[in-house]
Amino acid sequence: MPKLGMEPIRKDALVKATITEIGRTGSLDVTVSQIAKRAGMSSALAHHYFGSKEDMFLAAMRHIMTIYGAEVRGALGVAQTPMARVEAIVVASFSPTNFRREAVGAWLNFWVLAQTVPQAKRLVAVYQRRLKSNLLVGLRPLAGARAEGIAEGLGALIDGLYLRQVLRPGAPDGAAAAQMARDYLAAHLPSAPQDHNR
Amino acid sequence: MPKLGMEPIRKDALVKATITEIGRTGSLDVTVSQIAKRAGMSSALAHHYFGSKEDMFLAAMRHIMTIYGAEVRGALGVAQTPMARVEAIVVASFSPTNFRREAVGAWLNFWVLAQTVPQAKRLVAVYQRRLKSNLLVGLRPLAGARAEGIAEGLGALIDGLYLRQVLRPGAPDGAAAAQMARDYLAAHLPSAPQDHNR
DNA sequence: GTTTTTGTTGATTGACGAGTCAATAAACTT
DNA sequence: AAGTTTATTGACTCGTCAATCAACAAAAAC
Repeated sequence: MPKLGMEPIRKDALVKATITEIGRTGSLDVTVSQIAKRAGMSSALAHHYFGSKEDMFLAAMRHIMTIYGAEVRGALGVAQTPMARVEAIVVASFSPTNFRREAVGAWLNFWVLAQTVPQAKRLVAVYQRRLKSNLLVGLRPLAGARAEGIAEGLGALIDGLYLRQVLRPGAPDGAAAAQMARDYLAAHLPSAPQDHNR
Repeated sequence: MPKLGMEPIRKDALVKATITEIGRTGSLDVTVSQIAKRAGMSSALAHHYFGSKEDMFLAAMRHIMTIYGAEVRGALGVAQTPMARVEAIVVASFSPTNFRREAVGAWLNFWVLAQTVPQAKRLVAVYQRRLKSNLLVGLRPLAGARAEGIAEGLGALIDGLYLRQVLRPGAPDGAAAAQMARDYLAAHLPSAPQDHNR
C-alpha cells in the first residue's frame, strides 16, 4: 500500500534511527539492518533512499549539527549584550536536546568517523569554525585581543565536557557542565570581578 | 628456528603495532592481520599470544596508560612546590611521547571502545581518577575547597585538547596545548596575579 | 486501460575477517 | 634418543554484512 511522498518521511526516520542506534550501541558498528529495523522498514529500502551506509552516517551528522545550529541561532536572536551572546551559546550547547545521551554518544563516534571520511572531517571543521566565530562575536567586545584564545579554550572545554559525559553513568547533567563553562568564562574575562573565596 | 622466550617480545611488538594501526587508520576497524603484519608475524600467532582482538586492544590501552603514568610519576618526583606538581602533570600530558599523533588517535578510539567494553571503561575510569587525584594534591594547597572544581575543569580541558588534536592537520603542537592548560590554571588560581592586558 | 513512476521487500551475492586446527620445527628435559 | 614444550604458519571454517536484484503493488500519467 504505497503512499506517495514517502521519501522525506523515510529519510527522516532513518536519520533518527541512525543516531539512536549509534548512541545506543556506542559504536559505528551498527548494521544497516539494525537501523532500518528501528526505522520500521527493510534494509533494502534504506539502501534505496540512501546510497550507502556512509551516506546515512553523514546525513545523521548533518542532522545533529542542524539541530544544534538552530538552537544556537534561536538563542542568539534574543541576546542583547555580548555576554548574553556567549551565555546563549553555552546554554544551547548543554541544552537537553543537544546534551542528551544518544546525541553525545553519536557525536563522539562522528568524531571518529571524521578521522576516516573526509566529508565527515569537513562537517566537524564546519562545526568548529561556526562555534568559534559565534563565540568571538560575543567575546571580542569583552576581551579584545584575548578573545581568540578564550574562544579556543572554551571550545576545547565544551568538547571535553561532551567527551566526558559519554562515560558518565546516569542521566546527563547539562546544568553542571554549563556551570563549568561559565566558570571558565568568569575566570578569563577581565570585567566581571572574581570571587575566589567561594 | 624458534628461539625461546619469544612471548614478551611478540606481545610487546603486537601492542605497539596495535597502537600504530589504530592511530594510522583512525579507527578500531583494523584487522588482526594488519596488526600482525606490522608486528612482523602471522595473524595466527597474534591469536596465539592474545586470545582475541579485544585482548589486544585492552593491552594497548594499558600500555598507553602505563607510559603516561610513568611520565607523570617521574615528573612529580622532582616537583617541590604544589604549583610545580600541577605543572608537571600538564607538561607530561602534552609531552611528545603522549601527545603524538598515533597515541592521540588511539586514545580517542579507546574512548569509543569504553562505551562497549566494560574492561575498557574501567581503564578509562582509572585514568580519570588518577589524573584528578594527582591534580588535587597540587591544587588543594593552592585553591582549597575550589580545588575540586578546578581539577574537574582542567581534566575536561585536557581531554578536549586531545580530542581536537585528532583533527588538526600537521604535527601536534603540544606547546600550544600546554599553554592553554596553563592559562586555565592562571585564570582559576587566586594567588598568581592575573595579567588581563596581554 | 496501458504505461510509467514510486514504494517495498525477500532472497541472493560476494567479500571480508575472527578464530581454529593440523602440521612442522627447533629447543629443552629426562 | 625419545618425549615434551614452545614457536610458528598456511589453510580452513563459519558467520556477518553491505549492496544488488528480481519481483510485486499501488498510484499517477497519458
